[in-house]
Formats: sequence, C-alpha cells, structure tokens
Amino acid sequence: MKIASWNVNSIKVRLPNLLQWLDEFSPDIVMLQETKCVEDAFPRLELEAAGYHCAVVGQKAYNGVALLSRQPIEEVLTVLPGDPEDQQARYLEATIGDLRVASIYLPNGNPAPGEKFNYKLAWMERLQARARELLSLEQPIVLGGDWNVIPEPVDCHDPEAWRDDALFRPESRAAFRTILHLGYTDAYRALNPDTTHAYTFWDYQAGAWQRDNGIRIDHLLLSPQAADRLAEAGIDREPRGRERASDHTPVWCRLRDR
DNA sequence: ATGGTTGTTCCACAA
Repeated sequence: MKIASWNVNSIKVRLPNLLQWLDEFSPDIVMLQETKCVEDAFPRLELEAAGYHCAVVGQKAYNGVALLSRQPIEEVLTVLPGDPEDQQARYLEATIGDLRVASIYLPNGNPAPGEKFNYKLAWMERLQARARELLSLEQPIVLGGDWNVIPEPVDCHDPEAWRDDALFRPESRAAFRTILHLGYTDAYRALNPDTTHAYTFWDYQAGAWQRDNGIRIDHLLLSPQAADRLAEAGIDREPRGRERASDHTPVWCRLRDR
C-alpha cells in the first residue's frame, strides 16, 4: 500500500504532471494540497479515468485539498473541527479500507508575528486536538500534507535564512513536536534518521531548485498502528525537475498489508 | 539587503 502527499500548486495547471506521475508511481492513496479550485472545477473525470476515486474540498483561487484512492473513500469529513468561523479549505479526512487518512494544508503563517501567524498556531491547536481524538480509534491513521513546518535545522539548506520565518519559528516547531509526542511518527524521518538535503519544497525564485536550496515541509504522520506497518518512506524528487513543475514534490511511504 | 517566480484574479495577494 503506497501512500503519497503532494502539494500540486493548482490542480488545473498541474493535471498533466499529476496524471503522468500517477501512471509511473502508481500510488494507492494520494493526499493533494493547493488544488486552488472549487469542487465543481476539480478534474474528477480525468482522475477517475486514471483509476482513482476522488474526495474534494475546495474554494476559489486559494487552498483546496483532495484525496485520491484506488479503493472507495468513505465517511468523509471536510472541516477541521474547532472553529465554525473558519472558511478555508485546508482539511479533508476519510476512511479508506482499514485506514483513516487526512489531507492537510496547514496555514503558511507569514508574516510572523501577525494575524496570519496567530491563525497558523490556532489551526495547529485544533489539529492537535483532532489528532488526539483520532488516536482513540486505535486504528492505522495517516495525517499527510503540506504541514508548512520545517521540523529541525537539518530539514533546510540554510537554517539562518529561515530563522524568523513562520515555517521555522520555535512556536511552529513546538506545535509540530507536540503532535508527534501524542504518539505520531514522521514516516520519512523514522526510516531515514541521518539523511540530509531531504527536501520537499524548493522556491520558484532565485534558482532554489538548481542550487538545492530547499526545505522539508511535507510530512506523513503515522499513528502507532500505522507506524507498526511502515516498510519504506521516501521523497520522489523527479516531478520537481519536470516542465511546469509544482514548487513541491511528493513525499510517500509504503505500509505492509496486514 | 535585495530580488528573484508562479498562480489566480482583478488591477494585488499568496506563497
């Protein structure tokens, strides 16, 4: 069972890249972020033709997350609980087979400090509460997505350049650790404890890709029942080097069948 | 320190 997460930065622009990658990589489940379209504009027919069920939550122009799955998608939750005022399409949770999965697009939070940073931290509090609730299911869970958090200095090319950024500030990193400490496992880091230059995002600007000036901000967090089945984890850099690439590349893991 | 890029939308904003 291959599970991947990819911030595609517009599903409309990236559909050819996505279809090519689905064909080559053949994941069973994909969490998508920054689809940047309303539900009705999501290219459901093309993805179904490629063999995937779709669940989508979207809004105009910004945000938007989706789940793709070879198996049917059930018991869908389209909002992160905890704030009825929050209108941003950033969370989609569902049951697929014996798994509970979520596609997460965590707020960027810049500039920090400020309102956007406050929103990020409040959103992380809500996510932590939901992550704790989910653990009581005692089920394999995968919380995957663009977490917009650089967990450790080793997860960026130049820590000094990111020091005051919302993705690397102590508050963001602490909130991420708090979720890990509930009992979740960072799939990539668990199986690649010493790997450096393992990035999932390279800015479009200033030749960041060519200079490998990247950051690791896309993560798959596993509940204990999922971590027990973790067989492989990696980052597929190939899509980032293609024509019309997203600024993110997919992160993935493989869980053993039970 | 600055500027560099991409996407969506409407003449900026988000990343």
